[in-house]
Amino acid sequence: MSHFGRTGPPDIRDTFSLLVLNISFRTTADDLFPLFERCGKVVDVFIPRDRRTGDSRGFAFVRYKYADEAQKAIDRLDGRNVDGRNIMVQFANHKGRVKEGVEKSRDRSRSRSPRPRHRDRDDRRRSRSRSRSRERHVHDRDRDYRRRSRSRSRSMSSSPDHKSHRRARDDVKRKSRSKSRSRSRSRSRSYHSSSPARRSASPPKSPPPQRSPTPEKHANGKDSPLSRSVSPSPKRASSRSPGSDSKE
DNA sequence: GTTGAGCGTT
Repeated sequence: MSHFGRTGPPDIRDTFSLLVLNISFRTTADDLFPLFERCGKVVDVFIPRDRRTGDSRGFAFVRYKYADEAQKAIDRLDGRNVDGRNIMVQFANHKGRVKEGVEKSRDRSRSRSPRPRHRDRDDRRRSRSRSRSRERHVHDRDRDYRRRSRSRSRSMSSSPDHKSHRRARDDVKRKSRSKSRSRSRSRSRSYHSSSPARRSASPPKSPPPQRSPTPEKHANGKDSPLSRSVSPSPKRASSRSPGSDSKE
């Protein structure tokens, strides 16, 4: 998805992609666009996101129209502090989108696993504190990825209990991300133009009464099955805090 | 609310 076209990349005929690393997780394409636009004609700015979580991975792709401009961007923006972090700008390898042909099979590495939450973070930090070598981490990380992949596949039909637990956790995370993404999208609208219109967040006026199942048909004797159809799970509605129903 | 090596999209 690009900011210039919803159907993917606009034109990769003569564009030079730059890989921007070490960017903040909160940095969006809108933040990078004006910055890179100063160095030349930016064709597209794309920030890969996680398929499941939707969060930024921490790097972006800036596509320039000309190579000299891209080189200039590298020279000028490389090491620039963006959103509190010094970004690293370098030429991208077009892995996965190369039109000339790529021989390296990085299919297994292509599907990146989501970043661990807190456990692995501490573990990685300890390792990095002692050694600056990243290659060792790559091996360890890759191994963990494959292991986790298999584990997930098995848990799908082997351990329903784990699945249930995982789903509950994921639900909580989704709710948390909903707010974050909403904010990012709002800023995306502004882009380089002044925010034209801001969608009403949540008008607290006139709460729609969702409990009005046409009382006219109540006279009919067939409302019995119909009524059950409207609320097939009376227990569920009961457990959903009847007092705070209108508040939500 | 969290993280920090890397290479991309409906």
